[in-house]
Amino acid sequence: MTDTVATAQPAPGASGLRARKKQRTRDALTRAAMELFTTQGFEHTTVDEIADAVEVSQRTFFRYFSNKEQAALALEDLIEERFMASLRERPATETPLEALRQAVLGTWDDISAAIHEVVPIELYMRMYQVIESTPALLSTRMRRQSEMEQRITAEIARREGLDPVTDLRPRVLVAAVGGVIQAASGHWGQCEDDSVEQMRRSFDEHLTTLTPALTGQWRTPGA
Amino acid sequence: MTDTVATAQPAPGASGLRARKKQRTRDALTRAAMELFTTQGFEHTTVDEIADAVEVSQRTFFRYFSNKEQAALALEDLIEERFMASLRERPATETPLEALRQAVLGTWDDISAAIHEVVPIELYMRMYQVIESTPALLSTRMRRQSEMEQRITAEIARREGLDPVTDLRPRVLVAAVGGVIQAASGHWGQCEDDSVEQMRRSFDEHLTTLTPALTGQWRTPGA
DNA sequence: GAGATTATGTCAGCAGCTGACATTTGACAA
DNA sequence: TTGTCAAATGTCAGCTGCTGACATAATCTC
Repeated sequence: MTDTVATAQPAPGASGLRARKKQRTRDALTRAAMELFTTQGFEHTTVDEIADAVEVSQRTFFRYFSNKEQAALALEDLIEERFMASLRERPATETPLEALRQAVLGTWDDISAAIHEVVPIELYMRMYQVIESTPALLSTRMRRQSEMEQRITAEIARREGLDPVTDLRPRVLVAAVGGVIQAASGHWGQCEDDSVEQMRRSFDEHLTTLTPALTGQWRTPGA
Repeated sequence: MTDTVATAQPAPGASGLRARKKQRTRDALTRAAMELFTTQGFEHTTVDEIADAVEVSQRTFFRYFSNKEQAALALEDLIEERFMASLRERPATETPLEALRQAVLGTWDDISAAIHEVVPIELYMRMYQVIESTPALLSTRMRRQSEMEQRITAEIARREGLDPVTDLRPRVLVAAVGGVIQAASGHWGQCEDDSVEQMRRSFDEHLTTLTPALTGQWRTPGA
């Protein structure tokens, strides 16, 4: 409802000068916002400050982001889209758990590269902590994560040929893996000097702990 | 951060005239807010409208609720407190799952009575749907629910003598039961004419489905 | 009934956000 | 190149949520 971006997303590596310029100001706004949020805090940063930093009117800011929160969570969108794309491409022969695992591990480089095109990873990490300590941001992120989990659940159910309403296994699996991701990234966000590689390892470790509990044949033999 | 109530909670069945009056305006504000939210929608209701309905200044509204959302979620507080109290009183002999089950079933009458002292149950039900369809409210409720789950997890870990950080079983159990509660109340919120009893039955049914997966001896034999 | 607390009202003001309209800037064809 | 169109931006006026400061009125205590 208040989430939609005011302006249609320009294709990332867009063609025209116009589109490129648009992408540039969008990135500049995201960067400026994140820099200000991480240094002054989310609530103590005004939209005017962000707009001024990019030399753009406040009104323009709101044409790119429907509200202040969206600027703080802009990179989450990016991550979600890449992850979903990656998941959809996993071969049907993989078990659901393995598909999720590979989707996470496989996209991570891609994702961190995409992040780095906008802001340094270190800034993203600091922003992560700001999100966790700002109730408004935490709330919104939780809701969006839950929406994300629904999408993933639907995708898993689809590839396994299950009814996502009747069969709770996809939902449980996704919730569990989601929990692992959160635990891993939470841990990652805290250790200051840790690299991206650390995060990947942490995820894989935590996940293998859960594996036995989540493994099993789902598809009916006939299918 | 923005969640704390501006004014200290008056004791529910408080003594003085002053305290009683305070409780009355608080309830009146909650009721007016819920009535307006359910008829006009959350976003299309201004705080001024709510204040006017109770014949109170806007400033006074903000002395009772730190923001508009809190007025919409006021009853959740009430429910949470009663539930936690109920859980803490469960005998140590019960299994964690049974303790949670009994805490839910046992408090329900108490809770619905407490709700009914403020608003008719039917209004609460309609409000439930408004919350689910209003992103801002849904977000905040999710965060608060997660905080609530942490409290419950800590309590379960305490009574079982487990370390809530090391041992994930309490967390998993609470997450699962939380999921059941949400599913049951979601279902309840949709069926228009259903009574409270329906809800209780729905919860118990869904829970027994999960029981086998969640049962087991947690405490070490020596303890 | 006097004095101390506490709730309420009033007012001024900031920040988030929006609609409306004018202006500029890039896209594209003649 | 130039003219035309569409899209991006700026400006401005205005609403709503929310807060601090201070004055007033209602309760409580003795």
